[in-house]
Amino acid sequence: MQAITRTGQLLHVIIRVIVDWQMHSLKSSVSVCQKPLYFPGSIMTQVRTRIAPSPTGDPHVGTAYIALFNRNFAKQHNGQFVLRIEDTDQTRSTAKSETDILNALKWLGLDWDEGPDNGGPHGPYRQSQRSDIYREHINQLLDNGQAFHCFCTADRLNEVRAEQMANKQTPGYDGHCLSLSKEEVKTRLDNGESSVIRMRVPTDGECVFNDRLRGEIRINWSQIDMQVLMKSDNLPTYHFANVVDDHLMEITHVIRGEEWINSTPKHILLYQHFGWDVPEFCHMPLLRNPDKSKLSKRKNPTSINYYRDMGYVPEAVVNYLGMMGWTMPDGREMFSVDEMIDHFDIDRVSLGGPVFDVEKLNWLNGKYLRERFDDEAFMQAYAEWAFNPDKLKMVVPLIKERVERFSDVIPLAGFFLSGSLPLSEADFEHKSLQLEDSRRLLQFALWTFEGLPAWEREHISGACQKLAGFESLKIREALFPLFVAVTGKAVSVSVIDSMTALGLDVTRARLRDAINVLGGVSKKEAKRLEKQYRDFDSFDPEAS
RNA sequence: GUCCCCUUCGUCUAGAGGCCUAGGACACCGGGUUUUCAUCUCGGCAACAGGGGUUCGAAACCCCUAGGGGACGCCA
Repeated sequence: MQAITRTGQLLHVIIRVIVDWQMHSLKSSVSVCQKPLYFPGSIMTQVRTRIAPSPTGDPHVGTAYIALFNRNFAKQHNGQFVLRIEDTDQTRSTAKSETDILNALKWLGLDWDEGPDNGGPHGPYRQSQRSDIYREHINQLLDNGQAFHCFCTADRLNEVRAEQMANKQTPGYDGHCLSLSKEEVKTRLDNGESSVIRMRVPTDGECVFNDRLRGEIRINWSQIDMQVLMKSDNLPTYHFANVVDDHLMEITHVIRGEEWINSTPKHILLYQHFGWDVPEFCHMPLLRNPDKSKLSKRKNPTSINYYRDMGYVPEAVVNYLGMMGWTMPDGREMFSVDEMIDHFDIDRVSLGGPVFDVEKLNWLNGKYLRERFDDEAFMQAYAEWAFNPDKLKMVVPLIKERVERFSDVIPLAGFFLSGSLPLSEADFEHKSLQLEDSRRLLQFALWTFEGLPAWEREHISGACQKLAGFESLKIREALFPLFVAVTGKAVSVSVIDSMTALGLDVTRARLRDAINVLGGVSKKEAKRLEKQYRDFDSFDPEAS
């Protein structure tokens, strides 16, 4: 009886296999029709990928993450990996940020074949230097009516949006300037009236495109806004510059964060307007905070420099990023970038948003230190980290006046070489400040520091003065919790100079640690504090 | 609010219809090694979001629901 059942089962299996096989070949023949123009590994087309960071802040681990996968994919197909600076936001882009990002990626070993520093045949690789190119291309779209001038004011647009939101409609441009005659546009332009250029978007139907990782994605054109392509400062927006540059730089595969899925139809439309081939899209999952929201510096250290300053080694950091959404086929967890490239398969990326888990990174970093560094290498790496001249230059003036022997240095300045400090509530006991006061001071300090225009001594000092003034405390009292949180002691070298030397990321991490030691801030309390903080924000220390 | 994406241990993940009584790693707990601790090592805890379908057979394919996330800027 059993034998019969088993034979039946076997028969089913065989039939199923044949049917599946036929289905499979059918499927692949269908998918060829919708397949993008570029076949990975094909001799015909050279694979080219890019990372396109915006130099508006600290080098973000998310940038490194996306860079890693782009670079892997290109290298694996003997293609090229390009770095392009997207600095079209003139108000936020800075040269320092650009340098920092380039250095951070290099530190991780993620170098590029073409970029602003090493050049290449498709330069310049900085969008701020490509204005003529965008001008030329936008004129094409204006000429054939696929783009139009818009003179609407920000106030009017805000009103329209508010109304649409209230009516539960998808907010978007209402087409107000679409009906302007050529003559009228010309007159207003000649009068020097401020304007932008928007793209025309179909009013109905849907945009169907293929994402390599997710398959077919359909988005109604009614969901797509008449995106601004050229701003009133005559610089392009991301959407426009990105498409023009990707085409001119012959990018074949656009591997980027999931946050771009909804704007992909705009990009595809632009490719079509220009009559260009559309690259293949791969939308990677977003790195997450422990609460699953998109990784943000408010909740988690996101700067690559933070990880460097905390004494992580680049091999471990990049290895860790490689295991976000991806695994080696054999399950190995420790691997170099080159090993990853050898076994890389972008189709094995898993799509759930990976939580950036510092604990596991710590374990991996420790494993590297133990297994990949012999005593000699460890000694050298540690010395380079701890006695980094740039860092030391800031620390020595602080401690020199206060030591009598070299043996005094570590007890006094050891906190410069530490990660988090071993603190307890007792460390925050103070004759006039309650623990609750300290907690509030630390939280306000944290928020103020985050809003500083730059991490420089005078700004930090100003913020502390303001904090003391707002709380009607002597500066000495207001700084007390900061001393404990940052240096580990109530009495130490200048805490303002110390924070300046430690950098915002490490300072932020210490303030957060201290707040947690003091019981943390509950959601309810955070709301209350935020309210108070608004008063603080508008507080003028000069006036009082 | 509208649209889009996603969903396997607390976390990172393996999984391509039968190799699944769901595997590995971090974290956690316990044993061994170690003068302590750490390392190392052995073991343990722990998951297919829910409901329908398709199938001889579903973690896997389809549908619905729920939950999470993202996007909706003259930011990128």
